[in-house]
Amino acid sequence: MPASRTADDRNAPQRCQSCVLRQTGICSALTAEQVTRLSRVSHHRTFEPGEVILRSDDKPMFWAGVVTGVVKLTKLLVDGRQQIVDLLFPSDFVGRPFSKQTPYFAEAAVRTELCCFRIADFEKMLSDNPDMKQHLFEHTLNKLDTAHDWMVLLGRKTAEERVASLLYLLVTRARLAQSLDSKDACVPSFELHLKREEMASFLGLTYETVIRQIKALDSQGIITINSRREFSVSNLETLRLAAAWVRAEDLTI
Amino acid sequence: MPASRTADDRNAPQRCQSCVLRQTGICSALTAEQVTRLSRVSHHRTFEPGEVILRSDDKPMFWAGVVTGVVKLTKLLVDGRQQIVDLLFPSDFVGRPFSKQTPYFAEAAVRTELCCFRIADFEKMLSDNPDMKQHLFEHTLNKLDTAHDWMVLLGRKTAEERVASLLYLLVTRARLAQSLDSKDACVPSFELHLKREEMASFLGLTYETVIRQIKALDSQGIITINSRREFSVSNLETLRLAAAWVRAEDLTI
DNA sequence: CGTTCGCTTGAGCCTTTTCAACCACTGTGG
DNA sequence: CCACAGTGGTTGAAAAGGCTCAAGCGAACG
Repeated sequence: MPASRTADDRNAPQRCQSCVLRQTGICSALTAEQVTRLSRVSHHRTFEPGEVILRSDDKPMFWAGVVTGVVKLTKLLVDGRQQIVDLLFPSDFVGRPFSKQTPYFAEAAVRTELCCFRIADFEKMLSDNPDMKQHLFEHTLNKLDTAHDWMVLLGRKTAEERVASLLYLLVTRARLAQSLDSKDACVPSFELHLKREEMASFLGLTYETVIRQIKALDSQGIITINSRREFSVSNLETLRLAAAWVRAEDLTI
Repeated sequence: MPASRTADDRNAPQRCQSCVLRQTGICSALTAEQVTRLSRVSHHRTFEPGEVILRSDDKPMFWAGVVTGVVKLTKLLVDGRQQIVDLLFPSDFVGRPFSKQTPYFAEAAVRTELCCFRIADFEKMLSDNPDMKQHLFEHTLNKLDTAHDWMVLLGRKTAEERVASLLYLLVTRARLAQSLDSKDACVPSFELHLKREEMASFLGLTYETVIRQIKALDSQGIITINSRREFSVSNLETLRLAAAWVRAEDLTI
C-alpha cells in the first residue's frame, strides 16, 4: 500500500524533528539520533477525503501515525449498516499491531498525511525501543477508556446529548491543536471536519436526527451555527452539561 | 483493598501451577520457577455477587486476574444512568495499569475469585518480564477490538439482534470454558450469569425489552427457555445469524 | 407466612427513524 | 452562459421501535 519513497522522504531526518509525533506522539520516547535513524525507514503518504487507508480483514502491510488530518475507523454489518468506532487525529495511530487481520476500515475524513512504516520495520522498532512500546501500550489503554466512554454515549445518551458530546469533543480538540500553534486560549468558533452523515455514523443516529439536534442546540443558544461546517460556542461549560459528560478527563479521543 | 494473606495463600506455589491464568492467561508467559516466585506476592480474594471490586476515580491499589466468576465493568452518568462497558471472565484482568484513576466500577456479577497483586509488585513484575507485558498489551488490543464490536451493537443493532448477540457470546464462552474441562464439543444448554437488568445495562436497553426479545427468540425457535436462568440453543449458526454478528473471530470478549 | 427481589406482561406514549420532497452549492459540458 | 447532474444539507409527516409506567407473579429467604 505505501507508495515508493518520495522526494519529500529524503528530507525526512529534518522533517521528523518538528513532527507532531515527535513532540507529543510516539517519537517523543526517542533521542534525536534515534529519530534520525527511524526516519530512514519511514515515509509520508497523503490520502484524499474518502480514500481508504486500511481495509477490514486485510493482512496489515503497514502501520502509521497521523501527522495531519482526520481518520475515521468504521465497522460494517453484513447488511450494510455501519458505525464509526473511532476518529483519529494528529499523533494517533492507524493499524492493528500483532494481528493477522485489520479489524476495521480506516478512511481519511479530510486530506490526511500519515507517517508510514512497514510492519516488519515497525515491530523491530518496538522491540528495540521499550519506551516506544510503553508509549503505544499506554496509548492503547487510553483508547480503550475512551471507547468505553463512547459506549455509554451509544447505550444511554439522548440524541441531543450525543450531538452535544461530539461537538464538545471537537471543540476541545480544536482548542488543543490551536494552543500548540499559538497561545490563543479561547476558540469561539471551530470548523467541522465531518459530514452530517459521518457525525450520525459515529453517534449511532441518522443524519436527519443529527441535523435536528444541531438546530435544537442552536435554538437553545448553546451553540451558534455560523455556516454548515462552522459553529461557535460561547460557553464551553454549558455545552459540556448538555453533553452529560462525566468528567473532562474522559476526553482523550 | 486486598485482605491479608489467608491460609490458602500459603499454598500459592502449588495452586498457581494449575490456575487458568497459568494455562491461557498472563502467567503462561512465565517459567515454572518464575510462577513460584510470583506466587509469593500474589494472593487470592473472593467477592460475593454485587460486591464492588474497584471504585471509579479511586487511586488503583491493586491489579488482579479473574480466576473464576464474572466481573462487570460499569460507567455512570451524573443522573444515574449506567452502562456496563465490559464483562470479564476467567483469564481476564481487573484494573487499569499506568493511571492515577480507575475509569470504571468493577463489580462481581457472581461469586468471583481474583488473583490480586499490589500495584507496585505488579508494575515491577511487568518491567521484569517483557513477555508478560507483551501478553497484557495484546490482551488490551483484543479488548479494544471487542469494545469496537460492541459499539456497533450499541449504535446499530436492533433490540432482538442485541439480545441474540449477548446470548451467542455467552454460549460461546460456555463452550470455551467447558472444552477446557471436558472434551464435550456441544453445549445444548447454558446458564445465564446475569440478571435481566444486567443484560439490559450491557445492551443499552431496558430490562423489559430484554425480556420481550428473549421471548421473541424463543417463539421463533432460535433458543429454548428452560428456566429463567437457563437456555438451550439447538443451532448455534441460527443464533449467530439472528445476532447479525460480523465474524466468529470478533468474539473474544 | 409475609417480604423482597427478580421477572413478566400489558397499554400508551415518545423519541427517533423512515420516507419523500426540496434546497444550496459546485463542477461540467453543450 | 446556462442547463444539468451530483453531492451534501434541510424540512415535514407518518410510522415504529423501544421506553415508561403500572400491575401482577413466583421463588427465595428470614
